[in-house]
Amino acid sequence: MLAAAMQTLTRPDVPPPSGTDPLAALNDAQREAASHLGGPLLVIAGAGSGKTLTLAARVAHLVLNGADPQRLLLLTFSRRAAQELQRRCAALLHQALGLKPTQAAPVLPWAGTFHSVGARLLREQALAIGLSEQFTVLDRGDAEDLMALVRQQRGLAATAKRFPMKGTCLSIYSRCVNSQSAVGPVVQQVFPWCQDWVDELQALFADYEAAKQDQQVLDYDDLLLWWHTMMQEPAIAGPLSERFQHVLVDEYQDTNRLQAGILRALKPGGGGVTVVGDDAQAIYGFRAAEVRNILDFPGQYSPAARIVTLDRNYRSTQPLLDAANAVIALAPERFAKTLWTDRASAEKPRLVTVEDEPTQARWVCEQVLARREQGLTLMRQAVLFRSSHHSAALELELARRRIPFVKYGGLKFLEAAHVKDVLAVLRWAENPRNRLAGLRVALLVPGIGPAHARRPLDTLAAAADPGAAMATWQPPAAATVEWQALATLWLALRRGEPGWPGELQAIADWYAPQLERLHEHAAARQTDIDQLVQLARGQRSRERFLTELALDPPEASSDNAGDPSLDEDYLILSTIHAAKGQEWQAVTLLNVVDGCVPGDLGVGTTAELEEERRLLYVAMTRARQHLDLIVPQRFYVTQQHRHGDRHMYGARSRFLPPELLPLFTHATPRADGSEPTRPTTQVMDLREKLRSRWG
DNA sequence: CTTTAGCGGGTTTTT
DNA sequence: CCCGCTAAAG
Repeated sequence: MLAAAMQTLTRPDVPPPSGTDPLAALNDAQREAASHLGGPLLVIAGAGSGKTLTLAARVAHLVLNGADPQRLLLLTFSRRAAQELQRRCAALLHQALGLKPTQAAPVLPWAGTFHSVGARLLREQALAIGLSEQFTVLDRGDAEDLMALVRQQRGLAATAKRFPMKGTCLSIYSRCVNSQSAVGPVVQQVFPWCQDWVDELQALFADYEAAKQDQQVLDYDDLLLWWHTMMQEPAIAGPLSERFQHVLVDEYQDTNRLQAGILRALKPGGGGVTVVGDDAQAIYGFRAAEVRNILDFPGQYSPAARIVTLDRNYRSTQPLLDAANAVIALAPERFAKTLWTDRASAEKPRLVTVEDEPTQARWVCEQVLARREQGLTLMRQAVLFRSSHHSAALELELARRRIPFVKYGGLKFLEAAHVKDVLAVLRWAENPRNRLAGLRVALLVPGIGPAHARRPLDTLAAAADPGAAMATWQPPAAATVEWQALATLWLALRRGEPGWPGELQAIADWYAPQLERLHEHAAARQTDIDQLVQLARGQRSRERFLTELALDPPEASSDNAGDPSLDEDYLILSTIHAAKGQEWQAVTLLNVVDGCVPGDLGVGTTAELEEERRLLYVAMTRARQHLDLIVPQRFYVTQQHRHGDRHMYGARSRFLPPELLPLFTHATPRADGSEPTRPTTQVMDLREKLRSRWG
């Protein structure tokens, strides 16, 4: 039905004389959800049940019935989901309003992730809530660096028994904020190995908070926390609630307490609220997501929210659903909901046992190419895995065979030291109080170490006119010349010279010699800097560029490679998390062994284990037609052991117990990857024949 | 005071 | 492999 709807949408030869009813292509349950008016609505939407279509149809229906597109708030959880939803809404609105191909559909300005919408609202309200309009958003790496800074200042870096590392500290902090709980219980439940440090952590977080406010920076969690806090002020909450006639939230099972609180504050009575989700696909517990949000949603209101369940699957064939249903059926706790479809097929999912990871990589390549021979483009095939590094061997093999691919969920463009260096100069010039950026930049100057670097920053922080302070500060003699170059650049940037995006080029020029001096592979790294300059051309201003970069960083290489690659065919590699909401004709899942799915880290508590089970379920339900689960019998732990890598013997994932095996076809390709399948029916028994020779 | 070498240690998923 | 701290050299 999804396909049918898309067909009517994109059929260019029959332009509808007037608008088409956006509900026409929906089934009964979908229509009920899309046309509901009035009180709060909960849509339980199983995998592949046309959730996005239903949501888009609802938006179109609301607009047709007089809702103002400017006053619709559409909140999603991930950037990818936000884009997809926006695209589908635009398409359906275009059709529903009977617009000509040349006419653009009305924009939905308030569609985005919780974080990006939060950033916009906060910037809008900044003056009213004691926030600088110039605030910059720290990405994960920046936030960690700031945490490291205050951690060091507190003397927690040099403790006899080691204090948690910066990343762990930030995770604990983040968990506290997002789950709205105190440090003690969070540490006890989620970070038990840090229990000795609760008091120090609490003090550290106070410093961290103060440092952020001081420097006018917000981290990701602040975008929600400030929003939530601001919503407790009637003078601000009132107009905002008025302004948004309808609030629709996608992937509600992945929201946390803070987000639920924001929603409640936006629409206290529940009128105009729609939440959509699927408890079986909750996989963001590590970000403090609460499945309870969706379970408790109906009872929050009186009268209780209306519940509509979408359990007809339009994506996968029945044998694939049978296997996925069987996996999730073993979960001890779940909403009773079994997906069904009328897409029959004789093809079961395959369980493929291979010797080791290199064999797995070769076999996947063979299969991918074979399917392409059969007419399935690479883009309609995907390879999924639990964690980003699981695809390393495959990436090598793909490169060797020149099979193009794009990987989602792994690229760390913004985390490369040299990229951060350049951005730090920009951020420091944007906001002289950004001590973190300033420190990073000052340390780049040869002859300046941590001791000297503080001085100009202290001076800047105290000065009424940062420009004058910068111009007069004298570095140590050894650094005079180099510092002068930086100061000149900085002052020019403050004056707005040479304008955007030329200023990023100016920074890159200044940075080039530092790059040469500080990093290996300078040439390769310089390419990244050039790409950054390219990216800058696409943004209107410095401020816009920095915000976009934090909230919507270039994700896959296609993002920074530019348009040409979009025409080419490429295979999709993705973490399971990043694959959520997507679908492909053929899906291959790597490393379906204990230790990978579930990862051996995530088996501590039953809650974690159950989340891993749902992860497998999410992965399996991405496939439309072909699904392969691969079980390497031996895989390398590419851990950083001093004694070199070790290999381990893995067992098939515990989520596929023997009783599920009949739901799969079994294949055991040879080590060279030559023959993928073996007959699974009757194998000739040669024993009798051999014995009879002597009889 | 800066820089570099050396060593001990380490949870994966994303906004 | 990468981070972060310590020790010793410049």
